[in-house]
Amino acid sequence: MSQQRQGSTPGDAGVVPAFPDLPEATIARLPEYLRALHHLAETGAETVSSEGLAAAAGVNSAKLRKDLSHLGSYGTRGVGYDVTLLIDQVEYILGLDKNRAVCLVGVGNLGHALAGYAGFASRGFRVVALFDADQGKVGDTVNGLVVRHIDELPQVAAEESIAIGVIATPPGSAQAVADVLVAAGVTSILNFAPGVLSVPPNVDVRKVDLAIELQILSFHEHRKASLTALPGGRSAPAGNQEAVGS
Amino acid sequence: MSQQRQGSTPGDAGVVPAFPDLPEATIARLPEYLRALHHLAETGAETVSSEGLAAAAGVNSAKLRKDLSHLGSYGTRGVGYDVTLLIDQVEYILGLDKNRAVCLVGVGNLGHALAGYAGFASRGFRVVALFDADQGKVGDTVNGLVVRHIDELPQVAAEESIAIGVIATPPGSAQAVADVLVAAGVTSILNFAPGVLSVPPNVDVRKVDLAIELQILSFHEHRKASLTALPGGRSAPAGNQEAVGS
DNA sequence: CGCGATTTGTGCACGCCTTCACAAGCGCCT
DNA sequence: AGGCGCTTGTGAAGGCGTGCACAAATCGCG
Ligand SMILES: NC(=O)c1ccc[n+]([C@@H]2O[C@H](COP(=O)([O-])OP(=O)(O)OC[C@H]3O[C@@H](n4cnc5c(N)ncnc54)[C@H](O)[C@@H]3O)[C@@H](O)[C@H]2O)c1
Ligand SMILES: NC(=O)c1ccc[n+]([C@@H]2O[C@H](COP(=O)([O-])OP(=O)(O)OC[C@H]3O[C@@H](n4cnc5c(N)ncnc54)[C@H](O)[C@@H]3O)[C@@H](O)[C@H]2O)c1
Repeated sequence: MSQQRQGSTPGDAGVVPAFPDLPEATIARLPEYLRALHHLAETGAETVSSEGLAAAAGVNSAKLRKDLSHLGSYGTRGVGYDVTLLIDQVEYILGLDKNRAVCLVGVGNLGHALAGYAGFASRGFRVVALFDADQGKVGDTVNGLVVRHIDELPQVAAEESIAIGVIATPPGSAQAVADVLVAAGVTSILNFAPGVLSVPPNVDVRKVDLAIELQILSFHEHRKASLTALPGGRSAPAGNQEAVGS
Repeated sequence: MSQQRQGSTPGDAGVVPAFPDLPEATIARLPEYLRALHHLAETGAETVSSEGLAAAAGVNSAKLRKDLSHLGSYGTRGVGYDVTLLIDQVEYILGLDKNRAVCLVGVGNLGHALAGYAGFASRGFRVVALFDADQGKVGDTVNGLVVRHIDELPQVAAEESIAIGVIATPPGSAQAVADVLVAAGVTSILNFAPGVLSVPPNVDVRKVDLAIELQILSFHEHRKASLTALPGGRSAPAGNQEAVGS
């Protein structure tokens, strides 16, 4: 099924297999597995069973095994998965061994928080530049980085080989910023501004919209309320996430 | 993620139509439709075609029609959808007519930004309380709200009928905070801390993990790079989102 | 009053994803 | 050496979501 060659035994030097094409749903879960794996590694575990890792990541164990099987056979039957080996594999697949350069546009309320977020660096990303259009903010230092004017973006992006851009500007400016990023060669965008961005097909956009998340929760509140209010009176369950804590 | 069905059909007249059980995928798109509808309403449009609304929301028109058909028939063939009517319907379904009370736990870097976010109020939510465990922060005023100690959460939650809680604490505290929220009667949680929360089945949890989003983008960067580098040399497209701008 | 243009609502087929269930493989213990 | 228990990897089935294509419905106009 997988057209890729799998390295035989650990110890095989950094030879990388052909790039497998993973299902999108699997890709979205790999980061969660990776986080759980790092946690396990810190506690000294050398191997994990699919059951254990699945619990730590909050998913079904069968799903986890199928996901991992897409990367190749990195488990040992009767034993489990080698934690360190699996971490390396997942990080390789996700391209995290490159320590990717990221730039942030819009150093306002939210941008300030993002610029100071330690979770970037610890998970394989380097924020290398901050941009804003407000001259009052240009020149400020945030978390050791100087805020530059957005007009400098193309030059800086080229110098630093920035492939990922984060948009934290007001919605009205988001499309314009996206256009600047795309023109500068950025091929991945994480957008915090509500609204739909229009970009060329070779550019990937992911959106984080806080209000949407809350509205989805609001819907479920509404649903739960209408259920308990109805004759049945059953407080019907609606499980969402469950797993063992640390 | 998860949810459950159970669409009882109360034949007797409630104040409102029977609560439809919508596909989870549809629910996730309704907020985007709503945002697009509000935008249209501001520009003075009275009706929209499925094609027009779909473009504004960045989705396929057939998908949009099917989504809306689940709420009932609120369109007019040959004409389109009445913008105002549809806004009311979607807002009702999402439970946004309740102006839901939200509390925020963890007034740090990120919490500060969230507390000052205007996008909450404008989309049907009221941040009514801020909590932190750090005595150095308790008493501070952020965006007109006083930061309270987390020990006061149960009392405040009851007084204000808080059903939705937002967690913006470090990962190590997230589960403990979730437990406090659940004990206080909160039944929906939006979690910004990486990791899996364990909650009772009647509590809904949604997670926003910035690093995961970046890692997914990183994967696609990796994939795109390996494609262009390989013999085939085909720069295969990988569209993600696309739609016309405003 | 009827007709054509337009747009909704949906039946249907297809593909992706999830989940079950189990054979194959591996290590350990006797 | 052999058997036994444990765990992976995967075939198969079922469910869900998507998108096409079209009949039904409505409006405007002659
Ligand atoms: N604050 C939050 O908690 C929060 C939460 C979710 C989403 N958002 C969204 O994130 C975005 C930013 O929110 P915020 O609260 O930080 O707003 P903000 O107004 O505090 O900051 C926006 C920043 O973007 C800069 N900017 C404006 N136009 C620009 C341009 N063309 N190029 C470069 N920089 C430009 C402004 O100078 C400002 O510094 C908004 O779209 C908002 O809806 C914010
Ligand atoms: N800053 C960001 O841009 C960002 C982005 C994505 C995710 N996150 C995540 O959001 C969370 C918060 O990030 P941050 O940068 O704001 O961290 P922070 O350290 O600046 O703030 C955390 C706050 O939580 C409070 N806190 C700690 N334990 C608590 C408890 N038990 N009860 C109540 N309050 C408690 C602390 O006093 C502090 O004020 C972290 O989990 C982080 O991984 C942050």
